[in-house]
Amino acid sequence: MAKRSNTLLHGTLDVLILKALSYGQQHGYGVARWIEASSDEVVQVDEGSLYPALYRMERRGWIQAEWGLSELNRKAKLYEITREGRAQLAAETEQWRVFADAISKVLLPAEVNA
Amino acid sequence: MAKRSNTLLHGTLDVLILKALSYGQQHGYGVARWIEASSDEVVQVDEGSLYPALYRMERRGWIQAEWGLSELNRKAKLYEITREGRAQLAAETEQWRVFADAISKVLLPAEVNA
DNA sequence: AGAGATACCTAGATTATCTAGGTAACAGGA
DNA sequence: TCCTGTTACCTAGATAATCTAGGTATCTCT
Repeated sequence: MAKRSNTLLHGTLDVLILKALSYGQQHGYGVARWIEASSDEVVQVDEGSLYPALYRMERRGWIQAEWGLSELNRKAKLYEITREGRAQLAAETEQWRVFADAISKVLLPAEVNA
Repeated sequence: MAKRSNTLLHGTLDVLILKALSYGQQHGYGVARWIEASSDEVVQVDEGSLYPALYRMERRGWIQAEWGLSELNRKAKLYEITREGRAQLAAETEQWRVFADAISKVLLPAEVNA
């Protein structure tokens, strides 16, 4: 039933959600599907992580929600990114870049990049 | 007093410790300094994270410890990586590669690599 | 004597994530 | 009609890593 997730999110869910919403309004379920598809299914978004994350981010003012309809005309809570959310996205993206470069430098020292 | 760490570890501490020890026996304090230096100080290793991590990993059989002396002739607990630890290092390094590639693909779609 | 570095340790809080459920509406096939 | 699968949302509670914020002891250098 539950799909085995061999890949952990460890701290990247927020920035992934912000990225998804940066392309336009979307509901939670759609955000999850987008993240999975964009990462070639490497990242699996558990709904028990997703919805708490959306609340967290709304509380922080990064996203805002309104009830509406999905593309399939089902009831859905539509989220959009706020100005603060875009700033947060930019900051976290840069942090990711720095962090990922640092970890890769330590772990993969042979491949020092081109 | 405490250095503000703008960079979170989120899940990478274990593999960084294993990598440090893959170059030879080392004590905890030295492992921390090595990780910080190798990452150009981007990764800051908090001692409140470090020592619990070392216990965890010893309990799991990835590393083993013995009391000895540091290079400066101070009492130190010297760790070395085990066979299981090397296997774990290989596995986690590969996982990191897959994960980092996936996240980067989502966040930095313009820079699709060369 | 005092400061700073080395080296270790721990309790408790915080936080995100995961587990493991649940509801409801709709579509399509048998 | 029933049943399954999909869409879409939600939550309580457990887990686990990390962080906060202390502590000890020894050694060196000024």
